[in-house]
Amino acid sequence: MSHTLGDPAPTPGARQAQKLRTRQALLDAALRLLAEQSLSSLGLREVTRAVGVAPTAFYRHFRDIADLGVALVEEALGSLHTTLVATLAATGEGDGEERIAAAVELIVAYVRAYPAHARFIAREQHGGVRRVREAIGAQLALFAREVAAQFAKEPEAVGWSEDDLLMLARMYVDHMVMTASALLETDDAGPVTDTARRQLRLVSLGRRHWLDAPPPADR
Amino acid sequence: MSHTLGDPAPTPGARQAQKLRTRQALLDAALRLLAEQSLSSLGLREVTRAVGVAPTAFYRHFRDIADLGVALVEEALGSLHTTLVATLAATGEGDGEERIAAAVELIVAYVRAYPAHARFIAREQHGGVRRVREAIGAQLALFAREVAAQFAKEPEAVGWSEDDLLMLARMYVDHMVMTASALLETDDAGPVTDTARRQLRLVSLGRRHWLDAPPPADR
DNA sequence: TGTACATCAGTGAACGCGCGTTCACTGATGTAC
DNA sequence: TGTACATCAGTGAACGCGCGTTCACTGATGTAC
Repeated sequence: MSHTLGDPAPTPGARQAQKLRTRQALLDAALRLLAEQSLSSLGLREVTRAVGVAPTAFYRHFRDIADLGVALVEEALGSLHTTLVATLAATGEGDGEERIAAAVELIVAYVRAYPAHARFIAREQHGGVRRVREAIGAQLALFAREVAAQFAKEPEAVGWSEDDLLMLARMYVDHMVMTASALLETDDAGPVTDTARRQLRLVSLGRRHWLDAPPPADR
Repeated sequence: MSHTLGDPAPTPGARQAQKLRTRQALLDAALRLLAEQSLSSLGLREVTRAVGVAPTAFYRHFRDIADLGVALVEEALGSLHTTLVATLAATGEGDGEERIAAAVELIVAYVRAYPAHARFIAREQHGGVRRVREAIGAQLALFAREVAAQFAKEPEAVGWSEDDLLMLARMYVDHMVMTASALLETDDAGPVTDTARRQLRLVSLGRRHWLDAPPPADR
């Protein structure tokens, strides 16, 4: 035992570091190539060629392309998750219009900072690779639960059922993904952010009047 | 001239009919294969093999797979368009809750009747083939304009700007696609339709109170 | 109606190419003492 | 510190396979007269 007692990673040396660098290079190259195609048509050789390593090196890092896809989901939604949690906490006290602006700013900033990640998520959310679709679905469901939990803490949530809060939260999360996709398809972010803001305002208004009239008795 | 004067299709004979049958068989086979993959990984030989014709026969009908994809968009959204127009006209006089039920019924029925078409649209809306993405985008934008035009005729639309009506209509159209996708991922349509209904109710409430408070003066 | 010719949907062989995966390997990094 | 051995990230040749596209073709359908 030459390493620090209790260290969970016994080989954090140059070899490990180099391996991680190659792995990251594979992820970066794949993401770049996915700007113009779907994951289900991305080739293993295509990725390794872009990085400049032998095709067989791929297997040292991923079992197959679907496996790499799942890693990309974690990378893409991990960073968004951090920002989302921070934004939720920071705007807990703001009024409706402030929070709408913050939510739209969050997604605009994310798309601007990580366009390839955003495109990947929008594309593969309904894409042809089941494991990746499921990974994205699970992450977005988690986001929705967290947003719902934040809502539950607020005074506006009094009288709301847990199920209705989750429904509302899913609306926000799905709208976020839709806005990201719309931003990627346009050169001028202006109209898209404007529409997104008005749509969120519409939902906020609905939220404020949700308890005015009870749900219909029929069915 | 042996055919009727003014007939725009001079050869509606057996040859033409057979050609159309082969074309349809190619579209059907492609749609079936697309249940498990994306268009950008679908092979021309894969499709012809499923139909039972030589690979080269493909070129008698489509220039390439993207071309076939565009034809699938027309097939998938053409039938939905017809139903949508009919539903819009039929429920023009209904109250809010009736129209919500009708809209959700429309999409549930569509997904049940044409699951493969619905999956294709949801998947390729943000997929890796530009021409197909654009074809879907154009069709959905058209749907939104038609829904907005219907809204404009109704008394609730007094005081609404054209832009706000379009924003509202896009919300409905996008929600429709999202619901279709959610239905495809589940065995039990119950919870999904329930959530969809509540989300539409939320939007309806927002719509009813849209003019209560003017948009914020800042920015 | 019958005949001679034109059209064209579908064929089948051939091509060069890139694919995913296997395998035994190399040589730098890490470990034991 | 120095040495002998173990580990393992990345290599490169080889494989069989299916791909998209080309080409000259065949034979049923359509057209002209």
